[in-house]
Amino acid sequence: MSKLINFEELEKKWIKLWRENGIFEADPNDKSKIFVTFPFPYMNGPLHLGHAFTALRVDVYARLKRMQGFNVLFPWAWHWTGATIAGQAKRIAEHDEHVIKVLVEIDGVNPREVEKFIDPIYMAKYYTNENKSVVDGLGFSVDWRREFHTTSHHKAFSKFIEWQYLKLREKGYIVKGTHPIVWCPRCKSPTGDHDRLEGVGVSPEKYILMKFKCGDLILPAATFRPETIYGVTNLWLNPNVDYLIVHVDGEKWVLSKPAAEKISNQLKKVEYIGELKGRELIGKKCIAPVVGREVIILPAFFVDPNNGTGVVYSVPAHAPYDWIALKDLLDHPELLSSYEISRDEIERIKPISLIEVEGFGEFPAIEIVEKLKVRDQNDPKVEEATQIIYKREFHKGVLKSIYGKYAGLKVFEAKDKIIEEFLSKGCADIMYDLTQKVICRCGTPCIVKVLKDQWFLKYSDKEWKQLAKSALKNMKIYPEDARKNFEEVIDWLQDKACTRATGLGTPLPWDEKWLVETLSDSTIYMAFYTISKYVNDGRISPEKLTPELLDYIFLGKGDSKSISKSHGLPLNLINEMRSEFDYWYPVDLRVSAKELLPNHLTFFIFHHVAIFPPEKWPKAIGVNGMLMIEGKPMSKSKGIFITLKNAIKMFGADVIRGTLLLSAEDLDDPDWRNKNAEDFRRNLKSIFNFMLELKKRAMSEKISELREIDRWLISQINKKIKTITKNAEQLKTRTAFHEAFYGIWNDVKWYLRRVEKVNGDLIADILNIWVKLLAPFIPFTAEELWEKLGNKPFVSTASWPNYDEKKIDLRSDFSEKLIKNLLEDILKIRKAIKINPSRIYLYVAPAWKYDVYIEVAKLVSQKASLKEIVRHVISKFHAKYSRRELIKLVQYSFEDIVNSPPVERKLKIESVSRELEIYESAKDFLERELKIKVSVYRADQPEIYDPKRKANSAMPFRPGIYIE
RNA sequence: GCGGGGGUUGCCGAGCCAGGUAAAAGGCGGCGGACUCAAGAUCCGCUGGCGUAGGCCUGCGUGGGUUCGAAUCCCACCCCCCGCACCA
Repeated sequence: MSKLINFEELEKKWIKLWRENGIFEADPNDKSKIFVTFPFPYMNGPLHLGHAFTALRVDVYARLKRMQGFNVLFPWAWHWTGATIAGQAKRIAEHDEHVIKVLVEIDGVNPREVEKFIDPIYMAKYYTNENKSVVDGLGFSVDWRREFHTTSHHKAFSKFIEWQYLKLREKGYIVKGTHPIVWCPRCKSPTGDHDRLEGVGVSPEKYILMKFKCGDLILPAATFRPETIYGVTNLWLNPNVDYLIVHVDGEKWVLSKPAAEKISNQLKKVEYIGELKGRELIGKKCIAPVVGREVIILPAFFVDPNNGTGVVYSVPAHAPYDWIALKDLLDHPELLSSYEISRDEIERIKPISLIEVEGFGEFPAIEIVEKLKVRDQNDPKVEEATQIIYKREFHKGVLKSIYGKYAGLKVFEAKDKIIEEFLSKGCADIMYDLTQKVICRCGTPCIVKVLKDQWFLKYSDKEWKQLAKSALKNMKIYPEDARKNFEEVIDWLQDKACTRATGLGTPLPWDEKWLVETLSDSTIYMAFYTISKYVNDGRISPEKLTPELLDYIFLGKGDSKSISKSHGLPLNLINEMRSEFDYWYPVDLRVSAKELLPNHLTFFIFHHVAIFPPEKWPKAIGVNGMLMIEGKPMSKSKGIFITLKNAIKMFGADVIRGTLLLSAEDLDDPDWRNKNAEDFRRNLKSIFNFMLELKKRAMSEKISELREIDRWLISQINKKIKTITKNAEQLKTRTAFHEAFYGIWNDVKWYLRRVEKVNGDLIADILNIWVKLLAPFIPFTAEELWEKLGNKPFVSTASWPNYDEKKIDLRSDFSEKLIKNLLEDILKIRKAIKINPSRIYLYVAPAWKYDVYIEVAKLVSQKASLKEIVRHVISKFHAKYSRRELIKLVQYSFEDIVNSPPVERKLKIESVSRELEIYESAKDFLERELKIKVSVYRADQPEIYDPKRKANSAMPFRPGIYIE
């Protein structure tokens, strides 16, 4: 038996044939177009199963639309922009063992190649090459003539990005700004989460510095809660810490040494004047800002020079640290006396209540300290107490009358206003700091740096947001649930830095020391696909892609004749490019994983609405889950990672495609399990052989008439075409493929059980339809079957089956359902009675029971209650039939009708006269299945064989059954 | 903290928006049977519990509620996952 199929060979064969015939190369023509895109993958590593999952959904859609007769363009490109590739190259140059190990062991790069990766461009090219063959290997229906990569290493693409940025600037969407970031002083670059050894998730926090005056010195106390200044009772300094006196903005500030260093990175000029020990100021008095009170400076050891300014003010009513530190002083009189502070002075300090908060009394800090039994200021529980109070007061706290115009407001409502007021009065300042340690990958502790004159995309712009929203409104989002996410992100988005100092990319056209960053040069590049073909075939050279020409191509602005003249380009070329763009644009579908939703996909919308007119705005976005492997999130460092190259080697393309497609849809995370892939491989082989066997039968078994069961199969296949098409069009790829693969298979299997001889012509048709329905999902297997079924040239370009609503035959569906129910009942009984039956007798309900049934159905449709129906039926029929029988029948009928969907209710009423005939026609089948004789009677027929009086139990659509 | 998504029978995963067709699709696994010298593949049946007649009981995170009827609607609670920006 030739049961072996070799997927590897078969896949190679079809890739070659598809390419040779250029069936995925798409140029403008007079057909309707569909333009689909997948976000270009980043070339710092091999493509993996996660890429495959998302791209597969694009490919399925592309293949479906192509078969539906659309002119479909699915192009591909490669992302090189950013610091990651360069960073990786640098680490290889530094012989970073971990990086090299991952490259060799996980990514499968030959160690001799790795050495060459010290050149980032070499690395990017290497992966681009590798990955291209993988994209082909999976059968993605890509038009490669439009391929490109990003950055200044692709002159034409750079020209496009320059144009994009000039447009954005013209529209006023690019602004200069200042922003605090986590910074590595050694690498002299921002340190993002992925670049950290320690402190992942930590971001700059804004401290407010409240300026206390002490003679000519300013003591800037750092706080997150400047609104509590009204409750200040004293100032804290750490007596053991060295402080610096520095010139800042014309004032003399006292700061801890680290604080002075930090502030110097935050756009403040810091000049050294002198030094002093904390103890030197202890016991002195200073004037608190805002309230103008004189307060004493006291010693506290919780004050950390590395945190904030090393100066802290005290609000014992609302800050556990402050309250416990005061208590510590009272508990240690020796400390007080060493600073010559009288105990009296401390005892005179009374907490001032400022904020009313549910669940606490006057002084929340005191209460929580007592409740948690905090020992002293070194007890870790102080931190916990602080967190509890801070959160509670921030969200639920209400300001008391001491706040004047702010009184009655919630803390979170008033906070920003209060800060604004303090800053404008000059009694406060700002400093950024990290509340937890952050260590750069290079081992250096990070600080906060305020970068000035950075370029920002003004995502905060109200009008821009409005445009983005109106684009969203007209867009299809698959699944619809994800729309909420987009709305939320658009609202929430703030200005975003759009340039970088390091890495690969396109220089900003008007400020070339900056590179356009990676989430900006990936937003409207799909437009470039429409003309990259002309660059690749040499019909236009990159330097000719001036802003003027691009304005004409993409926006229709300017005059082609004069551009032709000034650029030395043929007029028809310019017009062809313009009309090619005009033909393909807008993007009809873009798909990505949900991780890109709050950034890339949203920016994709923003940039389109900024630059293009509404008719060129994207039509649809698909979002999917993130791939898991064996139930765990992918992670290269943990070795939870499968490259596509390996996966193809292990399973072949169609097995990967099928397994991925069946694993999830919508926002659910697909979970790749090798075992599932193996199971699917078995099924794929089975279905392949099944169809070929069936083809053989179809050729030898001919039947001239169309039997009921044949009509049933036609009905089923039409239903399947309908659901598969509908689901695939909405990117419900799992459901669609499941129906195409298992759904049809089960129908056909049932059909084969039901008949002794197949209707050959019908089966031949069904097989062709079935292969077409499988083609978008598992194209290689489908092509091979298509050929073996005697078709040519390609199923990939064959026309998608149309369903015929008229062929969806509810009547035969219903008959078949009755037969299935009957078989099920017989098997249930057989199981329960545990005997070996010799013969089966069936009794279809007598005519009068149908009369009652119809009567009940009528009353149900009038929304009568069961009670009413019983009463009505008894009054109508009791003369002829017993009350008990009637009640039983009404109860059965009522339940049966209520539990049927509306279409079926109608069918049932129409089928009352057919029931006997249906079972008669299935008699042979039942006998074959059960391997015993079956007799069918009508219960009211005279002289029937019915020893156990089972005919009495016959109900409409539920025959009496007697098993002997 | 803010925002989003979830918890379903051995596993994966439908159903939930529009309550009744539902012991709850489908796949996987397990068990039994057919085929075979045998194994594999394939096909059929079973796969919550009980039951010598198509039935009964229990059941969809937990606890309440609405309803003739709830996995589906309402309320409260518990738990899990994802994103939150200078990474791509």
